[in-house]
Amino acid sequence: MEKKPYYITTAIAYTSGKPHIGNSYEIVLADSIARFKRKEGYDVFFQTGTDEHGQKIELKAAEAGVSPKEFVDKVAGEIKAVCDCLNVSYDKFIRTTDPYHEKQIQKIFKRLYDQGDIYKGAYEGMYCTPCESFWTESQLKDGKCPDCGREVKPAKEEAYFFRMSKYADRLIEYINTHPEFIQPVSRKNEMMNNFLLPGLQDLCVSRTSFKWGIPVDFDDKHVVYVWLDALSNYITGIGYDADGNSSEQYKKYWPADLHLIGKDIVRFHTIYWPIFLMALGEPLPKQVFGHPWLLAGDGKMSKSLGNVLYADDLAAFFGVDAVRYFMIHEMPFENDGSISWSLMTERINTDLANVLGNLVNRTISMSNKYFGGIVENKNVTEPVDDELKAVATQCYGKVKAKMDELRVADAITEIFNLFKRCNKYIDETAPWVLAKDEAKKDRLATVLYNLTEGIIIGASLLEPYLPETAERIAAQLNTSLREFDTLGEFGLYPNANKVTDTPTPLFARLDIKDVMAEAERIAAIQKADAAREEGGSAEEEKPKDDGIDIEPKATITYDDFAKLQFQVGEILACEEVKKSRKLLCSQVKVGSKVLQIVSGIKSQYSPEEMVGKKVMVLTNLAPATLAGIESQGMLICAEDAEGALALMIPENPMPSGAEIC
RNA sequence: GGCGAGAUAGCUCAGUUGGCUAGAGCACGCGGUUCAUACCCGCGGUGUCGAGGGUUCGAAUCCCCCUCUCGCUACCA
Repeated sequence: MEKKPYYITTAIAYTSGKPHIGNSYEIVLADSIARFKRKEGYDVFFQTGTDEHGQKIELKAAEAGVSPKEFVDKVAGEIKAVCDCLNVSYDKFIRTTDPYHEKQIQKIFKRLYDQGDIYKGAYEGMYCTPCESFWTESQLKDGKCPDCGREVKPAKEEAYFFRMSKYADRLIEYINTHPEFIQPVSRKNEMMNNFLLPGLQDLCVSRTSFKWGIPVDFDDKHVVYVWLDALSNYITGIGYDADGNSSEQYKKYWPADLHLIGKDIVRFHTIYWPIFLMALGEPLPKQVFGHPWLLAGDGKMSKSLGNVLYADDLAAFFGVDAVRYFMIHEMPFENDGSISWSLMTERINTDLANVLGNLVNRTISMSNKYFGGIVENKNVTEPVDDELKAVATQCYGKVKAKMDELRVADAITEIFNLFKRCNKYIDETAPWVLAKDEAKKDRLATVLYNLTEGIIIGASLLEPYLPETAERIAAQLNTSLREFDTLGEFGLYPNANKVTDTPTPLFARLDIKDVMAEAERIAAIQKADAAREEGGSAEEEKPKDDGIDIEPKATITYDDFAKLQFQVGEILACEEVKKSRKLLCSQVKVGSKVLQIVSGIKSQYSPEEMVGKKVMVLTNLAPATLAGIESQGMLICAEDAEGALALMIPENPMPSGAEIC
């Protein structure tokens, strides 16, 4: 019988730098699903890869003093190495700089243009001249450039647009009639409420502000919008052709069964991607799962703090399967999980060393001690055996049910429930007591046979998640891992088979002190790296105030300066501006007047601490409306490179209204 | 500000359409056991089920209101 195809993808990783552990979670999750489906008998195709275009990469490459291609070659190599070190069984690793992909993107763009879905228009937005960047209203920080904080002005730029609105109704219909399409369901609601139901805007699908992208072949000022480029990897990677000459492979695997992605890019995969496909006349993927994130337990990861967790460091220290286990187990379906050196230690000791490793070890030890390693079913059963057999034979069904819902963490928990039941069975049957009574020798043999059988069933189920461990267990039991369709049967372990006479622990118990020493060692390396990259010296522990340089402005005359009226103002009252995340609205007494001033300083100051301060105010600034509230001046602040703010306050007490000149 | 989700044991969370003394895992304490990696097994919770009000014979579960937390909020990959 022909195997049913199953096509699974991860998001392709953006090649702006080496991925940390949070970015590696997805690939392990996908790998577990892919391996599971293979064992279920599907003809699986598992694709991952790298997304290599865009302005950010152009900038990073320039900073590093290399060409964009050299830059992405290096990073793509690092990303592939991380996949490989995590034992990921991908069938295809696509790069968006692969020539066949680039060629297809140009063809797709041309075709969509020819059929009228893409049209040439003008992109209107707020433009920051020094940064050469367009921003949307919502991206602006207090009406200013979010990068440099300077004024932006409305501007127009020629651009190609995609007529999203044309397909919106069809997409809404599809989502409503396919409730499983977007997982988890909460994400579906967000997409519907925020984008689809209020009305979809057309999407700008080309850029002229940078060069590192796939050129539009009929208008080479433009490069193709990176998302159109990136999303299409799912079809170009398996041989899609925009002219209708798609490969057999494409016909077999498309539409994809599952796009596994992070929750941050759900919008692109559940709105833009389906609409691009509709425009191309291709079927839509069956399911998109926006998984949560694996976050570092102790706050933001940063190289200068030395707390960035990388999969390869962790795998080198804990072992590949320990890292895989942690990632799979610790990540719930909908909420973010957390990871740290100490959490990993706890999980490894509790589950892998104590429950699983010790179970295998004690079972094999007993077979060796009592029967010279021979495991033989003497069929001396007792009622207590039934429950163990039931748990073992029903385990696959439970695991499958969880996997079908993409609840991978719950699936692996089901397998560990079987191992826990085995440990309990040892306690119930007390083999060491049976061993003292020669008359109970056959019962003892049966008990050890049942245990061995339970373990190999569990190990077979574990294979998609912890492939190396599963194999090691099978090797120590001197048998092979089972196919899933045999796991409903109990008693397939070859009778009178001999297990290894030298059982070795699968996972060593870890001492938290050793683990923290390793964490320190890696932190030191990272800090040194970070310091070198910054061009500073590695010994420098405290950040030194070297000063920061900012873009110089044109020289002004004294007359220019004299136009500005600065005065001391006293904050009488201050409240948050409800409609905004960053604004505070202050009532500022300047002499006998009170000015209402809105400032973007909520991140730094609470309304309470503002009251009573005497601050520097620009009082003759034309009134402006911010977040619907009139602002009649500006509170003057210093700002550092990280955007931290400090109000300017007179050195000595000054009356409100005093001129600053 | 808009839309949505949530607030249950020290921690992470389950709790179906309202119904028996509100549960699980981890951590912690005690007991058992010794085959095993000081491991495994068992036992142990008087929790204001975020606050207040309401509907009901009965509410963690439904309604109202308040407080707090989190997610999304369009052309950044």
